[in-house]
Amino acid sequence: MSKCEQCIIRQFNSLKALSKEELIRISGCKTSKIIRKGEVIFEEGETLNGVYCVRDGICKLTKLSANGKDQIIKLVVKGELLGQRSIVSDESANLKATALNDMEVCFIPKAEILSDLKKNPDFTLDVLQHMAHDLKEADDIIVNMAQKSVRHRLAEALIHIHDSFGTNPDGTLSVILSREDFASIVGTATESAIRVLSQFKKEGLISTVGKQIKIEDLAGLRRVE
Amino acid sequence: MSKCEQCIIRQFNSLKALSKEELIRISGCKTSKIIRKGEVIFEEGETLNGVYCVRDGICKLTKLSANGKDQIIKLVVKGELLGQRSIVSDESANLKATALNDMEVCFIPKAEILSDLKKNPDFTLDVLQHMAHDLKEADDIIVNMAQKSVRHRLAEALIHIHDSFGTNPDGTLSVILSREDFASIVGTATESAIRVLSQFKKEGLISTVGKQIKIEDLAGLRRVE
DNA sequence: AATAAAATATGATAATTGTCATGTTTTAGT
DNA sequence: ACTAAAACATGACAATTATCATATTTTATT
Repeated sequence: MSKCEQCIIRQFNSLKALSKEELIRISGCKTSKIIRKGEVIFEEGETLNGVYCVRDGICKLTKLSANGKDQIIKLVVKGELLGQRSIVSDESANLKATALNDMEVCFIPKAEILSDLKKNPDFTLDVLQHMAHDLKEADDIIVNMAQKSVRHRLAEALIHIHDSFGTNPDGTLSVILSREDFASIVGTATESAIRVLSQFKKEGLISTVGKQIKIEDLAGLRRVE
Repeated sequence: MSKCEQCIIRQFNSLKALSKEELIRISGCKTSKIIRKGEVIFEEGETLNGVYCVRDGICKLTKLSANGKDQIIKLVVKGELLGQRSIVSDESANLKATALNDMEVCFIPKAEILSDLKKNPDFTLDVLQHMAHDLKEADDIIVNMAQKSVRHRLAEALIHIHDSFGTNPDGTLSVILSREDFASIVGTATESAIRVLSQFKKEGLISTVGKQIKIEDLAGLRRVE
């Protein structure tokens, strides 16, 4: 099993604020897991006994709404931590985490994280800063949901995925989502998401090969309202 | 000027985690302000030089959307802190704060808060827990915006105001908002909010006298979909 | 390779919500 | 108390989005 103190992934999250001693201690009690595409890492309402450090792969965080549909709140990629909010608040998970492709994650027990939160202010402050960033993003999403059209939101979702998660060598988006997932990000019916993507295709803003999506006219997408 | 170490308001926010010495230090450099109804405490994009502790009154946190409408993200009442997110992230304010009635706030300079964040892990952890709570609420709002009807959201907004901010002796909601503000919470056109409130009135779910709103049938409101 | 199941696609139609117009009521300022 | 401005209210209509039905294509499984 790989060692935390030698793992470069931690540079991307709050674990970078831990001392070498703290990392070695965590290294001793963490466990690695392979999670297959489609598998659930944790359910909404589940009590989490630790946090997950995403070493590879992508997952979606969703919340079940009253009408039975899942709403995607956030996509989490390599480098980020999963489940800090629940650990910090000492509450059950507010969101469900599902792998979008094969993932490799490290599970760090709750007690270890809590002990560092109490003893290492640098670590706590770093977690706080990440949480502040997430909160800002969430506030922005609220405004978008409330005030922008489905077409506008879907355009922005494509741009966000492009900018944040990048593209393959052939220019296609590296994150592959079903039409249902797109609908769930945008907060609309699957048929509506499909329709808008078809429109974007007709208008030359994107091209698709199966689930692969390539942005053909980024400036045009940005102009969508 | 009143002293922080004797102020009971701090029991409701993260300042309760500070030591007596820290409170005395903060007390020495804080300033009190009276803010009149309608006045802006800070603008979106403004650089904040500290946080505000709300001693009395209520304000709204809004964000301007692309279409020029303000979206209310959160109502902040007596006891809560304003502006921590910006201070923690060292970014300009993401939201605008506007007084909904006359307010009394204490301004605590950024340097004081930052110094405590670096030195007092209890304080940092408490701020972190509040932020985690805000994040959970924001995630819930995203789902509501995406999946529920205007009618449903407005019913829930009324219930939320009722449960969180309470009622006057005569049963009317103690937070008084314009129809425009209701529209801005729910994320809809002012006319739509007015229409739905009128419907609620016809259905006997609420009664109104001017801007005063009284919930007549809480169970019925909860059943709204 | 054949088949079943799931995902994608599109049309028709209904429901929801936004916009514009216009009138009434309330509030604020002299 | 008077007047102007703002807030509230409602109708008519348009635009957006959801729902249902039904193909078609893709994917998974045997």
